[in-house]
Amino acid sequence: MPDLSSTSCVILGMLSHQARSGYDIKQFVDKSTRHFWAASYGQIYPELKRLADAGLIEGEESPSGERRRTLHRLTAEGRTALHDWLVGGREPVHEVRDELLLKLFFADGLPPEETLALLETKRALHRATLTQLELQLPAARAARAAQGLVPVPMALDYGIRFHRWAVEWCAETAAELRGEADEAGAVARPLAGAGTPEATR
Amino acid sequence: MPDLSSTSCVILGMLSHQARSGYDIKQFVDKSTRHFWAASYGQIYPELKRLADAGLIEGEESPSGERRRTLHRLTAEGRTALHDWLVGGREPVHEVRDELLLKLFFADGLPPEETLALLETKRALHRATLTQLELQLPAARAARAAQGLVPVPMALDYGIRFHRWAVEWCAETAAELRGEADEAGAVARPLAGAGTPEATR
DNA sequence: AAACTCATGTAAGCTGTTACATGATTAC
DNA sequence: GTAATCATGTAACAGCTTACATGAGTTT
Repeated sequence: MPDLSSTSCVILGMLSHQARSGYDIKQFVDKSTRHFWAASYGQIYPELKRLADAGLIEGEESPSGERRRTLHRLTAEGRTALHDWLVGGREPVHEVRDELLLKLFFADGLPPEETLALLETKRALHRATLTQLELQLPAARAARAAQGLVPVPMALDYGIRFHRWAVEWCAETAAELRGEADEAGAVARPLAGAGTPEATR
Repeated sequence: MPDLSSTSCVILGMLSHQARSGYDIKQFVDKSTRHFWAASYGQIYPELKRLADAGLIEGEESPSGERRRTLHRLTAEGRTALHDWLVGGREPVHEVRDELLLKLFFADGLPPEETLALLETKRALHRATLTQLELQLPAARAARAAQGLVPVPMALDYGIRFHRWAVEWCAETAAELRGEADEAGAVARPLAGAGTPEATR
């Protein structure tokens, strides 16, 4: 079994609860994993073909009227492959591209108002994502409860708390910057790592 | 001026304080922006050529002995282009690929120990990154102080605090999971969005 | 003398997005 | 009837990584 890319594993995962069409998968990705793992049609359809060729999924024709539609489901091998990936120990992908953070990194020359504008933009973006994620909570919880699972959608919880944190970081950092602009003395918030001897767990 | 990719802007930014070789840029990216914007030689060298062709940077030969070496510096146009990007309002890139979060998303079928293992792996990775970032603090602060700037390297502060947060999230979520495994009753931590009416700012 | 770092570059390939083409069905 | 949604696909391209090639200088 050739090592599966993480993206093929998303597809396997998406099929682990129910049979779905390529279209369904895309819809579901967009309202669930998008913020930490996106996928486009350009990946999904070719990948479905590859997974079928590898025997990890199988398709069933399920047209509605004249409109064709293929529902894909996991085979036994597919379920094994998914499990292997889940518990498999290869170095997990962790990539971030955050252009606003990059701008903040280079913001030295900028007048404070411009830096504040960057912080405000970043804050607004995190705030918007947060709102979106919070809207997903009830449905996600219901879906889990329906399956008799403890209603803690971990990834969603992570997303909500993270963006909450990020919104606050932007606000605090902006406040600090404004404070410095006014009077160069009183420090509102100690710098990261300043007094903390080691915040380890 | 053809819209610059964020990656070409990293390079401009890297040259804004001092002239650097392609090699220098790579080194510096690796120990500074890597966690939110990486770059490889395969991007850097071709991009340096393109930026030079566009007149945004210029190179100066500065060999050490027989070993050739080109130091690149910003031209006036380059400095303008950098500034335009910094304050420019086009939709900023924000992409995340977090394989462990993806696994947690699909962890339903897994026995609790396996999920705990995933959480522990994620915790360890964030912890490692955190340690690395904390080591950078003194140098980063010194560099900023030397330029007469307020010693708050924002992007670094963000990184340190974020990974600190992530380490804690993993620990708390794991604790919660262990709690549920033991006795299905007392909830240690309220779920995200449970009691909080709107943690807006 | 071997191994490592400095230094520049390129080619192959993988991953992923965008944009388009096609056509049926449903909602307004 | 027309716009939106359902549904499948592909081709072109952009972006990035990996691996390699090359060679000089430095450290052990």
